[in-house]
Amino acid sequence: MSTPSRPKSEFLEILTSRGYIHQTSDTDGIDDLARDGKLVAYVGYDCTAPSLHVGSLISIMMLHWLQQTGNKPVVLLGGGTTRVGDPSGKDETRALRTIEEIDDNKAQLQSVFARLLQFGDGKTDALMVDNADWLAKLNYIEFLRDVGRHFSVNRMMSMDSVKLRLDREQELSFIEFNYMLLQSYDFAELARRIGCNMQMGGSDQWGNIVLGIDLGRRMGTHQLYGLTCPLLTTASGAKMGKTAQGAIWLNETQLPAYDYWQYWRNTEDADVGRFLRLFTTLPLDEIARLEALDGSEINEAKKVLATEATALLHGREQAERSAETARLTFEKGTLAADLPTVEIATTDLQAGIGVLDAFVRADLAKSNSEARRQIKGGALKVNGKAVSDEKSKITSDHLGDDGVIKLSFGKKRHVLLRPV
RNA sequence: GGAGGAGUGCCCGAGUGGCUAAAGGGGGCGGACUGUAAAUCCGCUGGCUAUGCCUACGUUGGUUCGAAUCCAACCUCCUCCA
Repeated sequence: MSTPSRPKSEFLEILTSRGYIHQTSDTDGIDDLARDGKLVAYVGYDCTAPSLHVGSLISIMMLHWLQQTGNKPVVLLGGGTTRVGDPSGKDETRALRTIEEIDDNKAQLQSVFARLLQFGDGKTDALMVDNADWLAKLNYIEFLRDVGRHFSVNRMMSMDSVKLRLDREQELSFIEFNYMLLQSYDFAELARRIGCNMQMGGSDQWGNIVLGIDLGRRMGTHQLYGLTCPLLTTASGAKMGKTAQGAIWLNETQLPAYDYWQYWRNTEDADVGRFLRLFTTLPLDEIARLEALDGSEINEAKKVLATEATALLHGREQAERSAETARLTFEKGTLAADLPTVEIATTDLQAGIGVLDAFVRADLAKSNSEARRQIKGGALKVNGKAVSDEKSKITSDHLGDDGVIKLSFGKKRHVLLRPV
């Protein structure tokens, strides 16, 4: 891998200066293609869940910049490879998913790309493909003769994804061992089908990408390239995108825009600049200014980060609304009508609902026992007042002027109860 | 196919007959302090119609007043041998 002092192409210039690049197979080669708008690059996404999460966002952003700089992005959905399961970066075999489940996930995944990429038939329009289209109908014997013969088991054994499992004496099934062949084949196949010439992905994909480049050469495609981005962790070392409530999903049905905004709002100080560069499209000098803010002023930068990142994914309007809800809730301490709302029957409310039950219904506690524990810890509040008696009831007397009751779990999670 | 070893809560890991809803650590959550941050300190971390009851130590049976702990069979993984 070589590093030119300054990339000639806008694409590499942006990716480099904003911190997207971990490793490339041939920086100069990529730079040349990018400068001429000749890159056709793909990123593959597994269909293991009904939504992608922030971990995938960085690679989607790379596709976004690729298109913005006059090249062609390709989104590969792993309708085929997900049936096999990628062992990269995992300790254990994941349960195999059913084909129905995979197809279902695939259908739901697609929506998020339209936000950040322009699809169509034009030269730089994005394409979406599904590797089930060619993998599902492969013939085993043919595949072994055409593709399998190009792979050295010796080399495969030395790949991190395999070696780590073996070293730790963890099971690695044959089906997973084959994953890298399929991913390599995808790359070669995309090269032949649509002239694809680069694969991008997280740094854990490096091994698979390099094998694909090699396979392409052996199968006689044009020269292929690879580019990986760092796997993100927060400054304190946690994996990105995991919170108590679960993963930070990109689909709004899985995670409302308000919660998405909150995720970015709670970024650690030390991450603000890095995240602004990676997850917003703000100009770098503006980011430098925000990043330089000191002490509590950095909260301003976090709000910008939250709003910009949310706007990219859910639209400007949703982002502004989330920002306003947060402002009312946290800065004014007033009731924001836009907080998550749970409806309850008026008759229930008149009869009185146990506090425990209410918090469970609002999805702020998983069980009555948990609610009980949290009351002891002083975490549960009704209309801002801490609950002290677990036997107390919530009735229509608690309704405020807005006709709702605010339940809070800790300082950050609030839900409105609205009688219907 | 043969011989040994292992399987504990979200994860790691102690526990070899009652004091065990199971030490300790990690992670997570809450509280305090702050700035809706980090670090630090404190508390919590199976469920329920709750001075009790139910579920839980790979699975199924058994021994016993009583089992994560003992026995049997089975399943899975690891190591060595063939």
